[in-house]
Amino acid sequence: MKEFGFKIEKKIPGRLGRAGVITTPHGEIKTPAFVTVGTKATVKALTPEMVNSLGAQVVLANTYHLYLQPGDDLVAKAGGLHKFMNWQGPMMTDSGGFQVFSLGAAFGEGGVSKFAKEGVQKIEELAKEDDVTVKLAKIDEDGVTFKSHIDGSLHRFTPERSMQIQHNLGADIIFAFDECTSPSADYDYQKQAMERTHRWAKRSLDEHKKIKAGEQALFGIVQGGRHQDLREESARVIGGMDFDGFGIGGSFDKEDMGTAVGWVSAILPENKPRHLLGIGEPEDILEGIKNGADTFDCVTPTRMARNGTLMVKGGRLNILNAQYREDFTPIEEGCGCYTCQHYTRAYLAHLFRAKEMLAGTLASVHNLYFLIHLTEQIRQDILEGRM
RNA sequence: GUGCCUAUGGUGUAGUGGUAGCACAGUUCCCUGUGGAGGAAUUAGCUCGAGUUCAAAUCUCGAUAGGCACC
Repeated sequence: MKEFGFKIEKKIPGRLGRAGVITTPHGEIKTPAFVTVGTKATVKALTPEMVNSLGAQVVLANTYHLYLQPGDDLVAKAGGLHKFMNWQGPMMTDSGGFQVFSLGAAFGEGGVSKFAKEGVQKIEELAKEDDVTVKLAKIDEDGVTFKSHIDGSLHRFTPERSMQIQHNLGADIIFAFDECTSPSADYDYQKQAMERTHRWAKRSLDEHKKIKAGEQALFGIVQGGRHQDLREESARVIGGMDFDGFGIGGSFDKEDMGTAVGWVSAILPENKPRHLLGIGEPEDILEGIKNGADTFDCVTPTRMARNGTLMVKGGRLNILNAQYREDFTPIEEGCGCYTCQHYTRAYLAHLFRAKEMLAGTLASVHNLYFLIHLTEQIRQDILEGRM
């Protein structure tokens, strides 16, 4: 079985970005690469064969969801995630840390996302003092207590627990347990949370080494919100630990997410891969790559696909708009995806209106192909000196 | 032919005297480590006419159109 590794093939002159290859026990990931999200050990609406044939190299599943259902022990009994879900390529698992945010500070706040926006400045108090009876998650120094969104039962994650669960799941790349803070949290909270995430990183690493099963690589996660000094401090602390690679998490300002990624990339060890967590708008991917991120995962392409929004070169296309009902052209002229090769906008519009399951499937194929190939194109541009 | 019943947005319905509500469809928007094959906004209506009343989708009469029953 191959060891985990990362090799830089070519750098963007004068920038932090690069093209490279990550080696995992289940194959290579040519970077920059978009990581397809398969939260519950399935890329929604697609079979692994489809995921593979549209060009995906790697799939990310989620610790929180699989721990709750069907349980990490069961996945271990099944022989691990790869076998269980029939995905033979590289896999990642999220640490469950993001749910600390989505079940905690962001719970019930429809307008709150990782990105700072106008008019959502009211929840920092709740983030500090949230009660598991109100929100679904409560954070303390040792870990997080949360309620299952499935049946309301009470559970607890700690860095050690997250490592144990992720080892049971058996992905090639796993992440340290962290806290993704709300963009509306103030500086003091960001700092406290970041420092706690650093302590959790150390504990994650210790537990990971103690378990020492298989060939799993562990990535530490840099936090620090939108503040340059915190981001840089986090990069120094996390970058100084013995991780196999790094995740860049948390919240950003929409306008200069790239800048924030740059602060961090400049400090993290150059010879280890950097994963930008949860980022997936085409422009953000480009900015992330320029600023040193190697891999990206995001629910956007698959979620938007299921809701009728298709990604095209000019932006987005809402296939439910009336103008597409009798449009017998492909989603995008010249697109090489299976959907564009065989179906028209009118057909997709019909499937969505009729609420047919194939709608989500064909749209997911297109959006994933779009984003994966966009990222691949940037890789080629780097390798061939066009960037 | 006679009697009875029914008539509310595109569709299906709620509303028995005082702002016509809901669902679906329609239209548009949103989604960044999936609590999401989800969510939000919005367009559009009392069959027609006369009467009673301060006030009618609502009560009365007539017309029209359906349905049922009987001859």
